[in-house]
Amino acid sequence: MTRQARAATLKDVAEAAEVSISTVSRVFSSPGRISPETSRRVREVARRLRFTPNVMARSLITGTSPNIGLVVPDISNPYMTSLLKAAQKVSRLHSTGVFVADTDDSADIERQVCEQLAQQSRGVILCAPRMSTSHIREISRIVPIVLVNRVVDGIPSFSTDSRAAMRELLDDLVDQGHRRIAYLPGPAGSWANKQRARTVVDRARALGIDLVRLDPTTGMHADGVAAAGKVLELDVTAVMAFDDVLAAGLVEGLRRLGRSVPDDVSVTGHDDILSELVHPGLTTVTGQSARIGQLAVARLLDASGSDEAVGVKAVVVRRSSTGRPRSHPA
Amino acid sequence: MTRQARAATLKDVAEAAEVSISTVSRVFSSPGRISPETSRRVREVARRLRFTPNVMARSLITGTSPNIGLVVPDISNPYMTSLLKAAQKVSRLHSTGVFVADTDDSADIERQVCEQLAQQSRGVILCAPRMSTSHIREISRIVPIVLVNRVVDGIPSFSTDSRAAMRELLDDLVDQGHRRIAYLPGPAGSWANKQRARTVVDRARALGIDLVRLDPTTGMHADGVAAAGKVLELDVTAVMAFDDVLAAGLVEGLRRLGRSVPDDVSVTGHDDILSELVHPGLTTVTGQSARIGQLAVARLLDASGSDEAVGVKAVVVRRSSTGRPRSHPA
DNA sequence: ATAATCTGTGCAAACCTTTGCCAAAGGATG
DNA sequence: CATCCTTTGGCAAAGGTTTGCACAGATTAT
Repeated sequence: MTRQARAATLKDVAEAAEVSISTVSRVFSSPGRISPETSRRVREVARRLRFTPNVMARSLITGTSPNIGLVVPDISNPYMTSLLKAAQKVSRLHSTGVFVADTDDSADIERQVCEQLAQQSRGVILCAPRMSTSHIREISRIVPIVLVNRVVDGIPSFSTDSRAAMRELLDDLVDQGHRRIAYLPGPAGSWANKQRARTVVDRARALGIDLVRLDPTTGMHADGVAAAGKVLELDVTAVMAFDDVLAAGLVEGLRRLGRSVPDDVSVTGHDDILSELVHPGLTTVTGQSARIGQLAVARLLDASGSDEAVGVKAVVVRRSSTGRPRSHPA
Repeated sequence: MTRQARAATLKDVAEAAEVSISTVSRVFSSPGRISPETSRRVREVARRLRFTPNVMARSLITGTSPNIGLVVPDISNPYMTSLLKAAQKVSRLHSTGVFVADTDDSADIERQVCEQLAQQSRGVILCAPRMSTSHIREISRIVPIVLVNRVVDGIPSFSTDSRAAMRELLDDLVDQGHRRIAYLPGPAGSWANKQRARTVVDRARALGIDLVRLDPTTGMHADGVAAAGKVLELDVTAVMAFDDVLAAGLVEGLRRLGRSVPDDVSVTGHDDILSELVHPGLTTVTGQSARIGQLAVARLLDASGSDEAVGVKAVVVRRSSTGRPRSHPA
């Protein structure tokens, strides 16, 4: 690792262009203020010297920084990957760097990481499904935050609003003849999990069908696999899973027990993120993670936005993991 | 987004503790220099005032920054996700932030992003399989870099060394009776792809069996699906894919054509990263991405490391996507 | 006793930028 | 010709930290 050459500073440019430091600074930061002629000359010199303004010095004096943070419980979840990718793309267009912090779902780490990021970021996109509301408020005092898939009063947020889509999914299943359906929950304390469970339970009650709630899981693929036995035991013909990861696990678990999807059991997911990898293709609901990533960055970069909670409508994607139950052939 | 309160500075602490600014600074940065008594008092005050040193100011004067960058062509590839997760974990232990930049495999963006990151990072972990060597050298003049899965003379790097493992995989296939095997390549210009192709071709020649090389792909799942037709046409009994993503695609493509794995065709992957999601479980080779992530961060954080290229040995993972060909029943 | 050495602390410069304020020059207006 | 305004550019302070140097007091050696 060779020592990098010292970068050119405003001073170097000023000397070479025979103007004062402030003039050079203004050429870049307040365009109208300097005559076209001077401006041209300065830019020319700056280019020749490969001058780029020192981010640290600028941040120090302006009190802001050209970065944002993304704090997530588990970056290996494809939903987050997709969100990150989109967030990063928008940020790049604004010459804004993106810090990523994976907290392994630990509240301590979340706090620690947010503090660390606070100084170097304009704000952080916080995805913390299980964190307590008070903890979130506390963090929002340290650094501006935008929440993802979580609604807290007075803090801007973007969430997938899949309520309508999940009702539609449930209606579909009922139309196909399913009368006894299970919900396979995600992580116990997760805000989104509560939302989804409630939506499904309410709809089932309205439709007058049986909906059984399986035991809470940690949201891992293995939990889905493990849930297969219980599913068969409960004698349901369809399972709506918290997300695609669990759904994929369940499909695998059922297969291991010699059952097939959708012939023996129909399975639905959430997020539409594993669609291409599993077989049969999952009937699911779009998670809109990319869109949410975009919006969150835009909100963070534009301080004038409101603090409201915006929901991004999910839509149903019908694939081949759902079908008529054996008891109701077409 | 409410305005954040002004953070306490060295000056605030110094006044409250009735010592000079430099004393406070030294309490934190050069421990031995200050008497235990003063040190204790200062720390006490600092804690009470919730003082945290201003990163920008510190970086400005020391000329280093507490961050590193990770530049990858596509963060949605699980190999990278896993590397990122590991890198991030190690970094956190060193209170080091991690910038992530997804370049969509564009050389322009790579360059741009590295320049942007240069000022705010101690160095960057660069994963750029297709970038030209000269371009890489150029970037290494702007900012210290560590390469991943790519070897360039004079630049430190960490790569999965799967040559022995891939030979073992091929030997396995031959032992099982396969005599005509295909290699499904990854992205055309990729350094790792060349390595793997060469390793397999050489070994096949040594063993005296047929090895046919399929057309280059872009490395997407869809390419794997699309390759299925060609595979059947070529009449091979086994396919070694560049990575798990392609392998999974191929399995899916074969299924769509009514063939089963491994009964009709055996398939192997690389990276061991999709193992749990696809069926049948992929016989593959560990990509060691987490290990490489760790090592790369450690190398970047410890300037005393050497510039050598280190290979991390991969190991074979036997699952159920390989087996005896129809023509050679057990 | 004095000189030499250590220890603990403070002063002030430096890092590089942004920006409020001021001055000079030139033009327009009366 | 005096006054005022506009345009352009410079000066210097500020932002929070690190660190070389100096200095005072205490401790040890001579």
